[in-house]
Amino acid sequence: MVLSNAKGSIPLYMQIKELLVARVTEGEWAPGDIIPSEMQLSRELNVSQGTVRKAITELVENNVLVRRQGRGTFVATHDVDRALFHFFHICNDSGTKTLPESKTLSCRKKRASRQEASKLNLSNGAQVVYIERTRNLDNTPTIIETIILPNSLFVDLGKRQVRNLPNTLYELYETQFGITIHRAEEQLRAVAATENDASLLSLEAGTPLLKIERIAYTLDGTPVELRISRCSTSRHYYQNTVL
Amino acid sequence: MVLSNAKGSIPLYMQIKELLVARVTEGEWAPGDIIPSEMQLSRELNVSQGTVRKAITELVENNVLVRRQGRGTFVATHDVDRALFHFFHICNDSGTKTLPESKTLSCRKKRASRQEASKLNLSNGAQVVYIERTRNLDNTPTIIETIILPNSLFVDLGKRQVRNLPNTLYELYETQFGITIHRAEEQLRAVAATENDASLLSLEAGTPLLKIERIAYTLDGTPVELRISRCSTSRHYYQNTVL
DNA sequence: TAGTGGTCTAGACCACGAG
DNA sequence: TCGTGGTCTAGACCACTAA
Repeated sequence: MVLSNAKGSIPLYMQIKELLVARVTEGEWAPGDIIPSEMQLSRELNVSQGTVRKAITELVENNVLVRRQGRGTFVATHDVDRALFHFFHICNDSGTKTLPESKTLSCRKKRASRQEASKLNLSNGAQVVYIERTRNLDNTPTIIETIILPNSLFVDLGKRQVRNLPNTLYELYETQFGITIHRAEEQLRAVAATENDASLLSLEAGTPLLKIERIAYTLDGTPVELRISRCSTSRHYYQNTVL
Repeated sequence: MVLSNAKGSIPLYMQIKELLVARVTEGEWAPGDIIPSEMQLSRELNVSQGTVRKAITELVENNVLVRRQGRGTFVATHDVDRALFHFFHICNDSGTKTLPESKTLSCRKKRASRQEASKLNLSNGAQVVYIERTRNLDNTPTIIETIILPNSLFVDLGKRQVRNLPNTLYELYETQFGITIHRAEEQLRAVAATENDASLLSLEAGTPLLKIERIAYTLDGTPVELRISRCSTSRHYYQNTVL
């Protein structure tokens, strides 16, 4: 990678952003790693510290890097805080948010349906890992989740931990499979509980449930997880802040 | 306002942010107005241009200001784009988002219920403007909306435009009442359609609807609008991006 | 052409964390 | 005490807009 500061070229700090992102996505720097200091990078790239700083600042805003004063700059990780504040949106009626306990019902391989394959950008009939679980909030089963993962990226996930999955899956993806979730798109709908939903959540069939269909992407834009949640909203709600 | 750069004090650029925000909230600069150039501000405040720049940059990220290269920096306004990209989340199944047409059913004064008053931070029994409307997407009624506004802030809203409200209300609030919505908190639940909902949306009572309860705030954190929407999600969904 | 924001540099000093 | 990021300055030149 050569930086160019010619007249019509892309600004240096953007080129540096690309370069830093590349080093993260290609695994040269893994989540939790410290990256070189701003001075080291500026010397290496022959730019001023301020230019490196601007690039890093934007990557911090994108949740790619984390700065710690006095220590250095690190590649962001999926800790519990990030799960709770960015990737989990269900509150109870008093407004408190806690990570639910999860109970895995099944975890097996199957062939992706047409829709699943298209949403995950897989070829028709590709193998996927198919996980079903329920999640408890305030000690009552509140969410039923179906998680679909490309088997090619999550080899042997099924074999290794059939019913012993942690409940912060993104941490698992990161540490065990080197896959970092960076962004997700969610589609929310109201649906009626099926008989099966009803028995799992101990409520009546036909009860309105909040259905959340999430597609999660890595930093380079590859879809890597399809997750469908059905939530009882009798004592909880989905919280979203609009800016 | 005096800026201080003493040892333990708050960074200059943050003090400048506060100062600029104050000038906006107090109406010295109104939405759409151009603010003084970075150089003018830096001279006025006896700081370098870079420090003013940093303050402005963060306010641009907060959607308070807008920069236009070669022209200047402006106070952000509620145009259609902002309504669509920030404050409206309903897509149709093919993923396209358009502002719905609205039909106002009623617009009257009443006393706030206990809950309404508490959510809008009003005293018990305060007067509110109460608006009911339906909104069409793709030419079919899809959303039923109830909007509750403190009468003290929106005096004579009822009288002036009973059934002639524009469908981008936030623009109206801004231009007619000097109230700029800056942030909103939404709570989403799945509920069953009432008989009334059902007849307005031409579907069956009991059909699951997505209920969105939004409280909208001004820049200084005052809640100024409570809006409850019930949406049919048979051909539409609520879209949210998770970062 | 004048004035604005956008990029980039070089260097100063402060605040924090670790050894 | 040293190295890190955090703040602040001063000044250069570029890109864009409007008159």
